Amino acid sequence: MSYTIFRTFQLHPFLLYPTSILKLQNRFFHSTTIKATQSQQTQTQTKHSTSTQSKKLNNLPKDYEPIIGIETHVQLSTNTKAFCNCPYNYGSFPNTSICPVCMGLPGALPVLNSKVIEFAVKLGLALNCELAFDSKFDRKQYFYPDLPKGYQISQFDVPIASSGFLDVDIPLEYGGGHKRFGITRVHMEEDAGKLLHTENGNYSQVDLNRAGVPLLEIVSEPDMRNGIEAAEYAAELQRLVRYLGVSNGNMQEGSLRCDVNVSVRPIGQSKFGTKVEVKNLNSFASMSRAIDFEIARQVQLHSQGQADQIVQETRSWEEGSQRTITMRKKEGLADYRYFPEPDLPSVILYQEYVDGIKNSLPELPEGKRRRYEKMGLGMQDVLFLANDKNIAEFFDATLAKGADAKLVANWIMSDIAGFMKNEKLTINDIKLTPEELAELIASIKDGTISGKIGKEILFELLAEGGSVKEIIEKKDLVQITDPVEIEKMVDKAIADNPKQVEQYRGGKTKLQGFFAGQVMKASKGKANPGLLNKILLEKLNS
RNA sequence: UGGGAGGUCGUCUAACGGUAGGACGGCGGACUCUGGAUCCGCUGGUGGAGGUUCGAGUCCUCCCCUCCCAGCCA
Repeated sequence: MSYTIFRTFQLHPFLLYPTSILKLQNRFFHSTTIKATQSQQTQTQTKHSTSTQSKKLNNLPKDYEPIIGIETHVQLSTNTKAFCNCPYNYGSFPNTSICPVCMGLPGALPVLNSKVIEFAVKLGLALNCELAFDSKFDRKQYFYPDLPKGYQISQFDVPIASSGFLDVDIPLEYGGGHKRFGITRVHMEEDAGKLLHTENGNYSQVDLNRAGVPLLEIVSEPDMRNGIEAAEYAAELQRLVRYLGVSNGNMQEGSLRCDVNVSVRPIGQSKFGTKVEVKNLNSFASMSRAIDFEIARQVQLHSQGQADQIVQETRSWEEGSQRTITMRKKEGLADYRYFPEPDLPSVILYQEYVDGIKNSLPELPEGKRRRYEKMGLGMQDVLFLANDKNIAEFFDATLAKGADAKLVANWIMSDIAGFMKNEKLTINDIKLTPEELAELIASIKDGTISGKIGKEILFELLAEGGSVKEIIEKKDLVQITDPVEIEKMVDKAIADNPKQVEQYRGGKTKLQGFFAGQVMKASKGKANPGLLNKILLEKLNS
């Protein structure tokens, strides 16, 4: 595990482990980070084609290039807070989950929750980052009523992970395509409390339950070009943290919060335009809309020769009016007076610890998507299955029982999904097991039952459980494949409905469905549809 | 915008996954006929794109539209 101790112990972790297993990297400072960012910028911009498009952007002048970067805060689902043992549960009564440490009382000392390191390493690895084997915490000083200590414990010049990337498949309806977005850095920090404003606005109250909750901040490279790409990036990040189990990723509870930086520059210009930060994004949809609004606003100012009115500021997305408004102008470069946190020791990782985590990582969304794609599934199927970890696992488990990928996908996406939607259940709640689904598919394949009967059985399995074989036996559902028997029923259907026969022979061939339905009714759905229709056609056309 | 409900002839309303019917309207006709009466006939529809199925209005995904309620929090 990671090795963290108090400075007061007067022990340096280096002394405890041979230096050969320690690796130092990524010791670059903030200013150099920015330079690196800019040089990578031009590469990624030209690499990505403009396959995704937003409607709102279609009417704008085409000679401007938007540049979007995203900062995401993810609340970690640890049992306790980052530096004390208070639990955190969203929605609990204000100030019921606090202690001297997270209240910032004088003399209270933080103790790092090692899960925070574990989760940070997990996410860092999943984002294909380079890890800093020797990093540290820093204090970021600022005053705000929700920050009782007067500073936030964060990481400044040595983030725990940096220089990674995230792969995203854009859904077909948004233009499709595969994109890779750069990750600048991932660092650990703590959340602040929450201010509760009274209705009349006369005063505000502070809830410190959230203070000290561990956060990972993920900063992307400015690789996105429109709202859709940004929203897809954020959605993929949400999938990732859920797959990893490091956060519930719930945007409405604030477990996943995104701020976006938008700038626009004339195409061909190498210098970035003035960057505007947009906050207050409650959903992926609003994120997409906010960005497209902001791009349009800036392009318009540019094309009207009013580029100087784009100033470095923080704007707020207004759901009601669907636009951004100025929240605060950048007050110079806020001087946070970062300095190393003296109450916490360095964070030293060693290779075995990292390897242990690396080996325990689950298969990630991107891996699943590529694997499903190789099986021959279309992108719509791939995304449906891989977007939800539980569905993907159910799918994989069914495949493990030997079922055909496309058939399993079809069953899950149509009838099983329909049942879950109706009953408001997740795939973990249904009584159907992957084993029985595989059995069901096999029974149809070997001809024991028809697909139609398969559907009937499926709904019983979903609601009641049980096994395919039991149900077939109990309800006598083996399909009828005897041509003679089917022929008899077809003859009867034809004899009973002379009027329809006449219509059919007069050209209303759609009535084939009517006759098929009659035979199905007579056979209680057990007639083999293929055979039935073949015989039916022969009879009707003779 | 968010939450909820919904979308089948021009309108209203049906169709265990098995022939898209009915009513009103409109058009045409009949009734020995001045008609706001009656009868007959005709007209005309599953919002869009994919998917599942032997077969889809009905099941799945996305989009569009309508109605109701609510509406701006660091």
